[in-house]
Amino acid sequence: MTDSQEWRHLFTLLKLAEMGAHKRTAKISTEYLAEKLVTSQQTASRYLIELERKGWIKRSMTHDGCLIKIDDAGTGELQKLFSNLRSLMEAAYPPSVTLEGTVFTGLGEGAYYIGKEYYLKQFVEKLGFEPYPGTLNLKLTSDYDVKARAELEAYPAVEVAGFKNEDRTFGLVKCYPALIDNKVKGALVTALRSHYDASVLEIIAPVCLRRQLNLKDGNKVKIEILIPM
Amino acid sequence: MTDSQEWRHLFTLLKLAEMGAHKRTAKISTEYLAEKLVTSQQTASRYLIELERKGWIKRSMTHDGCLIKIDDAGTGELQKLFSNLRSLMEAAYPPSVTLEGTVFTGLGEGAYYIGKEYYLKQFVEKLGFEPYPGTLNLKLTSDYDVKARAELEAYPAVEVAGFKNEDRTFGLVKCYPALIDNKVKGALVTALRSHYDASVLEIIAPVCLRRQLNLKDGNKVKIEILIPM
DNA sequence: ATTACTACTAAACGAGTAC
DNA sequence: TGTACTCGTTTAGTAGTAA
Repeated sequence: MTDSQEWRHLFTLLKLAEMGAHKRTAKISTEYLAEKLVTSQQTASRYLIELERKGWIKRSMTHDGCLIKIDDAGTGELQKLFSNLRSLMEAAYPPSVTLEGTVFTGLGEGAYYIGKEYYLKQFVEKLGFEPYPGTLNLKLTSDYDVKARAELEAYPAVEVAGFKNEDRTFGLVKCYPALIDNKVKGALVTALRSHYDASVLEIIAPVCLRRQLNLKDGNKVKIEILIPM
Repeated sequence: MTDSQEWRHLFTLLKLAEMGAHKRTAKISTEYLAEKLVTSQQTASRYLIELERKGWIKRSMTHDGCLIKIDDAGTGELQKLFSNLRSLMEAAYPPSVTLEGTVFTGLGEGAYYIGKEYYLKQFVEKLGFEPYPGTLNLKLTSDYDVKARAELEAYPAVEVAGFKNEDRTFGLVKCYPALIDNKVKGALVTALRSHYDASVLEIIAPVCLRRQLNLKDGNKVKIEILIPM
């Protein structure tokens, strides 16, 4: 993760790029750079030394200034920032939505539904994992979470088709891949039938979440829903 | 110009955007933000206060965390950074090339050429100004400047077509719009005929540069050539 | 002209803590 | 839980200056 040191370096790199140092070797004095950075000549000098140490730029000194070229590593950093910004700015949806809920024990019907062969096959295909036979039930506590959950309906989801057997019809299931407690990959599944209201989440994962995360009724759990672009 | 204060704010904004706060109101605790910024909870709190003061974000406090939405001003800043980066990363050429040379008195032939009606009309049309009838001659001093000048040949230029009159032929003139001494807009014109070698620049501008910039022979002048994308 | 060191000043940070 | 204040500590920034 980018720390505060890196920010300054990244911005210095950006200014150097604005002076053309990413396309060609440019003659840039510390005084001139300082002006662009709104800082002192000494600070600009220090930044350049730091950037050189990091391998982000190459320098060669001449009698009247130094020649600077942004190195591949530096260009890579700028590219990374650019890609990051692009995906943020061009995306229609936020990259993720985090919900928080309290663990409670359900009626065990989740297990019944997700165990159905036709659903199961699709979970493996579309989510990339075979769910542990049981759902983790979470009760949303705050207004914020209920609202945020409602917003999700408008976001793209992984759709698991419904089916019909001799007895009855099984509906479409919308899944939202998610990171549970910042640790386990799983998915939020829309209530298979509306046993629960809008303030309840059902989570599936390749493992037993209660065991894996050592959860008991009443514990709070964070669900970070990752929205595809 | 972005100062060091703004860098941190811009990066904080970026992190908030990564949490979806540019698309929706997101619940983000100062503790969580601090983690993403690799800093302390107190610092994250301070940043949020500063961002709010700037009008870059809107906040509303709840009993368990605060709801954050990046405001239009904030989104605008991110957009600005993004556009800036995009034009840098996607451009084939550096945005500008700065040359430095020493003023000297030429043979006065520049005035003769640029005064030609056919050229003059094109200067006005293509450069957007009627040049003062005379060129400022600059002698490039360092190796770097001579090399940089040579690179220019490969970059896009404003082309002023040549012509023929009863006496002789007047060749094509390549012009590079430029900022002279960070103050006056003008253009570098390729030696109309090669009186001078590669280490000489001829500059035109809507005003008399010698007078406007109070230049005398031997003075050093900076020419920032602005390369179109 | 430059760059960049040393020594000092200013600012940012974060521990403790109140709310 | 949360946020954000005070205040001592750490870090970044700059003036002066040598090379």
